[in-house]
Amino acid sequence: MTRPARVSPDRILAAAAAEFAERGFDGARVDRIAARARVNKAMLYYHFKNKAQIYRELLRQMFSGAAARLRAIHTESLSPAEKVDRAIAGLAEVIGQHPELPAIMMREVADRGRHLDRDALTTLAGVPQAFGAIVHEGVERGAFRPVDPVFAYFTAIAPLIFFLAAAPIRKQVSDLHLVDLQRLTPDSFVRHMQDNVRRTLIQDA
Amino acid sequence: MTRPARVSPDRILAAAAAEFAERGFDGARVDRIAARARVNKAMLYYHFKNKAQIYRELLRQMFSGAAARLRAIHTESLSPAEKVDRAIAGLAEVIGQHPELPAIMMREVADRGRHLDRDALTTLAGVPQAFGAIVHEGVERGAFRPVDPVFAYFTAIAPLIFFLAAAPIRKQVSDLHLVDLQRLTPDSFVRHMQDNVRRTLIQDA
DNA sequence: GTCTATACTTCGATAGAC
DNA sequence: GTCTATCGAAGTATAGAC
Repeated sequence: MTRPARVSPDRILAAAAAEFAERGFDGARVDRIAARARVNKAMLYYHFKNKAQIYRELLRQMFSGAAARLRAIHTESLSPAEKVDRAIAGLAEVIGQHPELPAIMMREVADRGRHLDRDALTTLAGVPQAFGAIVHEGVERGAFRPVDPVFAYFTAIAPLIFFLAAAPIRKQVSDLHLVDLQRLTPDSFVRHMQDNVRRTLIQDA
Repeated sequence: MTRPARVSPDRILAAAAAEFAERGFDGARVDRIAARARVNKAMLYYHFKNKAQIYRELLRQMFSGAAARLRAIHTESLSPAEKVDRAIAGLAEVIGQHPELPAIMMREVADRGRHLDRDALTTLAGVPQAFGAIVHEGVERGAFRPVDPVFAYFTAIAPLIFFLAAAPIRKQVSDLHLVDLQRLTPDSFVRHMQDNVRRTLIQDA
């Protein structure tokens, strides 16, 4: 009836997600991760080799989850347009459960994958691959215009990531009374993107 | 006939752009900025108060340039659709001249504007404002569907920033032979985005 | 598994000569 | 304006007791 040994590592990873999202790899402090996880720093080094290993493990988990979600949608028996709709909503849901994902993803792209090993990089690549597969199928079937699946990925997903990651800085700007941006909710943006992506992908009659 | 005093600060800012783009604010090293600018580190502190001031000055210059470009396009006598076309191409050109911009922008969004003061934040906000003004005009005139200008900004600009910032990590992935991504050029992506944005904005007949 | 204390390193910033 | 030398703070990681 002892607590499972996994508790510590999981709490550390959750704390690391918040810290890495807010500060990035170089800005993240091992002391803060430990404090957020309410474990001793030595405990943290007992479970993980170093900061980089925590980071890679976190990204592997995050992005394999996102990619799995997209692959599951691809498996369902839906029209290509419905799959793309659900892919966008599904990704937004994954982000709802892991609010740290957009910031971490943007930082890692800017970092050129510097802190990733081959395994983590492969996992990361699974996300565009899974989304691209859905688009590819739509093009093959003649439901979509002949667009490049990777182009379509950036077109559909980048705004979502960017918009959600930008929530804090939008708040900063709103607080300076430069513009009012509070009306822009994640939900309405998801619907906007679903509508937009349909318009860009679907073959004219 | 002495060299203008501005040479040093400008070289420092150019070096800082590269360093901050590659490493982010926390990852950037003052020593490396000085080395890249081929100035002594003490010289760097003679011209700038500290690392944060270099950073803010750089971002002010970068983003005020980008916003000015968009405002200039807005001033021309063109149709809303043509203005949006040029806005996308114009931003891509600005990035061509400042390849560091996408990475820096993505990092700053993820950083929640932590290293910016009010002035720099206002300058940064000028970019979506200028793009939004073009879209707003199109909607007012009935040329565009009634979309939110800020939504339109994220939809049009995020993919561009993301795609261009992701060039290095795409190369990493290509080198691992996971997928071939070398065929995707910035120019073809710009055309893709121009086409897409027209499809999403223009009012059906 | 858990903690305290600390070794070791890196880095931002400055002092002070020229 | 330019340079060398260095201080002091911060931060990663580990040693070693319990």
